This record gives sequence, C-alpha cells and structure tokens, in this order.
Amino acid sequence: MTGAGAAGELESARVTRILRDDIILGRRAPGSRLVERDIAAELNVSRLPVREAIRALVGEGIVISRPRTWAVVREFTHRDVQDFGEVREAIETLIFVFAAQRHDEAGLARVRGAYERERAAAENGDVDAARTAAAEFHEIVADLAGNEMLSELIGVFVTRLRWLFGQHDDLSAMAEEHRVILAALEARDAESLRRIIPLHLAGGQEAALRRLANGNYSI
Amino acid sequence: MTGAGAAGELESARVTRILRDDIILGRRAPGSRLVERDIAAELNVSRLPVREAIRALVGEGIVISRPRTWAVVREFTHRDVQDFGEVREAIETLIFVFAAQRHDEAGLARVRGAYERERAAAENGDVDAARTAAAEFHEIVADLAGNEMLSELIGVFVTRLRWLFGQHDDLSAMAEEHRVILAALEARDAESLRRIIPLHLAGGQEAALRRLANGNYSI
DNA sequence: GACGGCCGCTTGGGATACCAAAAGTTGGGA
DNA sequence: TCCCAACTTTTGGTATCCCAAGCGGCCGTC
Repeated sequence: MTGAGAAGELESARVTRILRDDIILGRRAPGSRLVERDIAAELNVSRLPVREAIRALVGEGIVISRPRTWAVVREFTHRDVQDFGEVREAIETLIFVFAAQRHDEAGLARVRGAYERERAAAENGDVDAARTAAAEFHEIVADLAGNEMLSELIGVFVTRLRWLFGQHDDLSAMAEEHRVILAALEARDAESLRRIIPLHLAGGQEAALRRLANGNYSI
Repeated sequence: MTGAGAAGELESARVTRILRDDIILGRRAPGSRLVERDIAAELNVSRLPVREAIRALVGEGIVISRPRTWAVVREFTHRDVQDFGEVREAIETLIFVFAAQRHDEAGLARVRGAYERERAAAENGDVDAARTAAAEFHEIVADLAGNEMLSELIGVFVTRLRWLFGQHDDLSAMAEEHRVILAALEARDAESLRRIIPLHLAGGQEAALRRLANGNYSI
C-alpha cells in the first residue's frame, strides 16, 4: 500500500508506515493498546520515533491517545461511519466537479490509465490490483481538481478512507461505475457528476457498515 | 483565543499554544525560522516539547517543515487563499445545511446567544469581543450539524481559518449577515442558506486577499 | 457477594547528553 | 562571476534517568 520505503526514509516515517499497515491490515485490532516501549523494542528503535508515529496516526484519525496512558487503535461506531460518509460525499463531489471544470488532456489521460488498469484487473479477478487502481483513480482526479487545500484535506482523511471504504467486493461493478464517471468527467458534465458520485459512494458505504456489523472495526 | 492554560497542562501543549499565538498575532513572521534549540531555550523547556509543538503546528497547516532542516512559519500565496476559500465555502455550507436540518431548541438558543453578544460588541465598537463572538457563532453551528467527522475536519482547518479569515473590519455588517443566517437557520431554510453562506464568506475572503496583497502573510 | 478505597505497577511526558547525517553557509579559486 | 569544498548549523535518533498520572488488582467493609 505504501511501497517498500525510500532509502533515506526517516525512522519515524518507517515506524508510522509499519503501524499504519498493521492497523489497516488488521494485525492490530481496534481497541488494542499501542505501548511506546513495547513497539520500540519490537522494531528496534528508541521511543522517540514511536512517539512521533503514534502522533501521526492520531492525526490520521486511526489512533486515539489520551495523555499519560497508552494509545489505542481507534474503534469506529456505526455512527462514525455514517458521519464519515456524509463528509466524504461532500468532499468527493467537490473534487469531481472541480476536476470536470479544470482538467486538461494530460490529466485525463492519467485517469483513463487508472481506469484501464482497474478494468483489466477486475477482468482477471486480481482483487488487490483492482482496489489499488480504483484508489489511484480517485487520487488522480483529486489532483485534477487543482486545489492544494483540497489535497491537504484529503491527506487527513485518506487513511481512514482506505481502511473503511477501500475494500470493494464487486470489482466489475466498481469498474463500470468508474467508466460512467470518467465519461462525465471527459464531457465536463458537472451536473451528472453531482448525481452520480453520491450513488457511487453509497455502495462502499453500505459495504463498510456491513463489515462493521460483522465486528471488523470494533472489538 | 486559547485561554490561560489549564493547571495540569502538558508542556508540549503549552509550547504549541505559545507558538500558535506568536504566529497568528504576527510576532513570528511568515517565512521566519523555528529553531528547536532556540525556542527550547527561550521557553525553558527541553527540545522534546518543542518538537511536538512544531509537529502539531505542521498538522494545523501554519508551519512548514522539511526533514533535517529548520521549520518555517508558512507563507500563504494568493492562490492558497483562493483554494482555501473554495474548500471553506463547501464545508461551511455543508455545516449550515446540516445544522438547519438537525438543530434543536437548546442549540438554537446558544446560537442566538452568540449572535446577541456579537451585535452588542459591534454596537460598542469592541473589535476583539465581536470577532470572538462571530467565531463562536460558527463553532456552535458546527456543533449543531451533529457530525463528529465534520468537527474533526474543522479542527484541522480552524487555526488557518482564524489566521486568514478571522479579522473582519465591518463589525455591524458582519453581525447583520449573521442575523439573516440565524433567521434562515431557525426556519430550517436550507435552500436560502446554500445561497447566503457563500456570499457571507466572500467578504472575509476579499479582506484576506487584501491583507495578503499588503504583505501580511508572506515575506 | 457487591462495592469502594488504597496501593503498587505501568506508562507516557519530560530532561539531559551525545552522535551521525544532511542541509545550509561561506569563502576561495578557476 | 560562478562553482566547489570546507565549515557550521540543525535536526533525527539513541540511551538513560526521573516523575507524576493513570490503571488495575487487592482487600476490607457493608
């Protein structure tokens, strides 16, 4: 999900990446403790990089920390997922509308590339590749929106986004929806996008709520 | 703006508050260096709380930090303010529409209270009190929107919001706009709010761009 | 047996000292 | 004037130590 890690990568960034992946991939369950000393020992680093990593993950909204006690992996409630869905809908709609107004041919080509990769992966049943390409589809469009602050905003939410909403089941349905969205984007049809995007996101929302009911994000 | 500081306040929180106020009040200019050792010596703390404070302010978007070199107070460009304004418009509109749909009588009373305080302060020409009440007006409405994620989102942006857009000049015009907004809120008139809020924010946006042109947010 | 308070253990917050690596600065030479 | 190399500054990280605040189990009481 985040690559192998650059050569000159900071220790704190490495630790952040490891803990983030542990959480998203379920190796650290929601509600489980994150004890600085223990993690430092596990990863053979001092407490400092661990502290910074935990702070970073608090910022990404997937860890909860209260002063002078251990931090815990965040547990999401039904309500949290609903609230998050509302916010997500507003932001994504904004992104796609802006992208429809401002995209250029080069950017559009990048979106098409992501779509083609997603479609091919869906056909071959390659789940991971399809999900990755789908995530890239949204990332590239966010780029095309041409608004730095919007990108910063997404940066705050993207980890939660992947954790909660990134695991689609019906790959070809998702690819088909992206095809329709891509067409509206090419036609600069903002009105259609305002209608389509909420529908598109509703699917992932339902899947997230289903997984939540099965106890995937809370203990 | 942030109060006197609780008794059991963490050092890192204290340092964060001091640096934040220094920046917002202009005592540390955009582009100026934030050197850990120097700040630690100034405030009689070790480098640790200073490091955490700088990280926190990076998270709040008012400090820029690159690896292995000093952090600097962020300089906002004309473009940044425009981008920020677009995002702000979308989020605030969402907040007011949700608040219109979901408010209860108790919450409405709190909004009315903030409005009354703002109007009184504006009449008396008390600039600080009027600005504080105006900020509270928006905070309370955000509460009424009843969406935790939205509140988290605002938390990320609120410092920038106050820095860039918090300094209104025409106090009574601002209070009057809040009166109209309050009325629409009471009537649960979401459609009017979708029209009014962008206009309301446009004023602060222009003021921010004017101050930017006069060199208040960049060196 | 349930409840509540006390006490010891755990844990994070902070201080201090030191080191390595990378970035920034400066001055001299082509 | 421009560029490179030496020097300086600064952060990122390690290793220890200490303290105070939470947490949780134990024990006595009702």
